[in-house]
Amino acid sequence: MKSPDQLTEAFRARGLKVTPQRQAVFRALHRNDQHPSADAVYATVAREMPTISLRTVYQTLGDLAEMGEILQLELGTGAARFDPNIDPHHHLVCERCGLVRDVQVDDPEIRPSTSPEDQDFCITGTEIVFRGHCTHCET
Amino acid sequence: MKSPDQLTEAFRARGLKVTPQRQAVFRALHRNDQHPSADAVYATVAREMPTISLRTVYQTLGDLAEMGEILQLELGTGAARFDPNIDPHHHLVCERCGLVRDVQVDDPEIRPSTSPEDQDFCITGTEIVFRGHCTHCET
DNA sequence: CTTTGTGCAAAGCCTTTGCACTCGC
DNA sequence: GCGAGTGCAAAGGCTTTGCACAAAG
Repeated sequence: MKSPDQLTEAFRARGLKVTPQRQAVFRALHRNDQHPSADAVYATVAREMPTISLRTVYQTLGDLAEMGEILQLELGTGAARFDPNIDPHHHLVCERCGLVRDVQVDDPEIRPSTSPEDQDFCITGTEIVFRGHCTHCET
Repeated sequence: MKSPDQLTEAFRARGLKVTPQRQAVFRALHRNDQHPSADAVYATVAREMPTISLRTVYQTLGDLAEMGEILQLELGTGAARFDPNIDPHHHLVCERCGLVRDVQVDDPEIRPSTSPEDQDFCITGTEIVFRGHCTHCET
């Protein structure tokens, strides 16, 4: 993920305004590998800026996702999770505690088996989710 | 997916009761490759049984999923999608119209690159989602 | 000064739940 | 008859939106 300063640049370049609230969101995401939900980001930021509203957090996260600076993951854990790591990678999801961890996958080129309907679809992205449970959640 | 009759059996074997409503849900799913949402199943069933409630549909779908007779997919398309095809396979999702299509993937064994933390996690399932758009939704 | 961002609160979507009645077993 | 299933309606979690004020550019 870009540094808070770089994001400030990128926002301005797009004609988006940069406010202390947005910068606080940038910082909350920077080097955060927890895949926080919008609510978790809000909680983090609210600690240092109690007046920020959830709306502002959603809007900033939405802007970042639209710019491609973060990923918005829908993993079936209830809320959307935001991932500041935008390098190609995949995810491990604990079905019990909702933990999400980044993983790499060896095979660089996973594609569907060829089928007659292949021309009907243009693939723009591939997401792999490994589900299971972490040792901490063992029965 | 099992036939409606087989599901009737399976439900009874589990001590679950079989009602006309549930059988209507069985039929709505049988040989349905549309990956319907709960609401879509409700709409289908309600056509022939207008008094059925959404609650009954959710409960029946939940029971089926718990029994492993259908899959509940969370694809980030808003509502959960239910898949009567329980053979191992993966999905193609159109980002524009929400269409979901089954696909096979050649590589039988996709796994994360080995990492030191591998022992921390027990993988029980792997889901691959290809995102893109179908010809019908081309710009 | 104009345009976008912010805070609040209300509404939205999808899903779950409490209750009393019905009905499969 | 007992207990699970059903219908209704209300509530729940997550997200989006309308409004008026504040502030960035």
